[in-house]
Amino acid sequence: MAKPARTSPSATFSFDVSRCLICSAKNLNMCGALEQDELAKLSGLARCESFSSGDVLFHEGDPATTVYNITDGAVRLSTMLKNGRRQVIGFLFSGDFIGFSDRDAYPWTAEAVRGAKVCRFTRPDLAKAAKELPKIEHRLLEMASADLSAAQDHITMLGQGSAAEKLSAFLLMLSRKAADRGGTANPVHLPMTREDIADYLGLAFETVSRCFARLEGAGLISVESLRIIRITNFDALAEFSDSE
Amino acid sequence: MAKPARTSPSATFSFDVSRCLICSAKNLNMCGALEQDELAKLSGLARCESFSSGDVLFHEGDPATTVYNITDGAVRLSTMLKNGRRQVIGFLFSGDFIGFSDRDAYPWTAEAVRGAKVCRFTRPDLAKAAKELPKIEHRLLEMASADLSAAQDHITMLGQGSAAEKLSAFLLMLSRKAADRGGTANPVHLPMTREDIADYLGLAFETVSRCFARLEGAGLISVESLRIIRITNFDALAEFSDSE
DNA sequence: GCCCTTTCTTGACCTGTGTCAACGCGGCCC
DNA sequence: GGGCCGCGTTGACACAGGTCAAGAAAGGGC
Repeated sequence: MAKPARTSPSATFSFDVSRCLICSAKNLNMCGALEQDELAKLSGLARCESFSSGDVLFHEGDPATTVYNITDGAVRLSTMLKNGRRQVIGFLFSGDFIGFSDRDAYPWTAEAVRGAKVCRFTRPDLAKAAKELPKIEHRLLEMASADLSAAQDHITMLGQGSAAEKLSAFLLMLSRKAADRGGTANPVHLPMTREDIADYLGLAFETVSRCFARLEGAGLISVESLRIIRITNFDALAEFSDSE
Repeated sequence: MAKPARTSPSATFSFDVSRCLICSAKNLNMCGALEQDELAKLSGLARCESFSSGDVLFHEGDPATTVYNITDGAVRLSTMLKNGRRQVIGFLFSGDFIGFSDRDAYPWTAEAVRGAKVCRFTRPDLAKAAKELPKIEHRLLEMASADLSAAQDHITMLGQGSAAEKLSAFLLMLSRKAADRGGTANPVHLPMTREDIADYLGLAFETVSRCFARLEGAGLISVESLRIIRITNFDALAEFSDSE
């Protein structure tokens, strides 16, 4: 698989507070900590961008000059190993932040999964704003802590249990995430491909496909379409995901 | 395996700044951000404790009332699954912080691996101090970001590659960590058991044992004793860990 | 609507690693 | 010093899941 060329966003806007006030992500991300006048200051530093399916926000190894708030859609963070295998580090949705990293270069590639909108800042701009508004730093610490918890859940998902258990845990996680951001918990929508899921869970994509079939056969889920999974027995799936 | 009883620390002290000034961890943890007078304020809130091998700092599910700076030794964070399997989330050393979590209850159990010293704060005390001294929050954000990077490396270690590749990556990580805190990079010291390593890497402990033998057979390492591993070919081990 | 490409499913086979079991070693306590 | 117990090593075997391959179903562009 050839390295995809960097892709320009399909649209870029600078904008004023009014755009922030109607932003659907503002209560999930760092802007939620701010009063309207403070938000106005921050909005002057922001740039809004739209990416379409498969577009690359940045590549692993690029200088880490920019941080991103995702305002809509889904973004995939992944890292490529020398042997050609890929590890998907995470799927990020509206309200998530990209840019917690102590390193000078991005340690992952960020790509839009079926379209995404972001609002970005240069690192120096955000650092300056955070110095003036300590609330921002406080909120970023909360968000980083939440990300750390999520990463630790991912670790447990990867380390323990069978392929089917991992997939169950993954579906429940997506369901919970959707509910957390005000969406619907049950028919779970999968914006990503089977291969993306496989690379997230450390499996082969054929195994993911087989496990969907097995979970459906066991009456735990119903695959309504490729990307819509209905959980038909929540409790049993939860029980199973935590290993029986 | 029965749940080990909570263990009282073998010693507890309250203390003044003088103890902080000679603390070997102070340049690695949040104290490094502070001037001497600021450190004095913080030191009044701290409690110092010593734990010996196997002692439990707290259990998974306990109310998360306290945060810890590790000042010496090693601590293991782990979580137990319903099926009796254990995932080791991380090994923490001098300079590391326990307590980034958005949850009310600890999501992991913390246990001393062959002895540890910590310096602890109640959450409210630390929150109050952070409010007065924004430097603390800034430094905590840096530390949380570093922890997140480490967790993402752990994810990649778990998701990709063979058992031997995982073990290689683990040894290199321990070597780097030791060097980072001013220790010696090469004969790698393993404070933990084979089973701890296995539960960290998502393997069976027999597999870990076999992989040590295989890496030694391949001339990459030399097992000088159970807990002292000499890396005899750094470059080859690094090449191998990233998968060949 | 139709074609072409990408993604997904299913099958057959094989290998790496988990499991079970036996044994060796070393440290600790009496 | 001797015995015991936890920890580590090694072997035999089975099976989950990886790999390779063929074909079906979606999806996008014209």
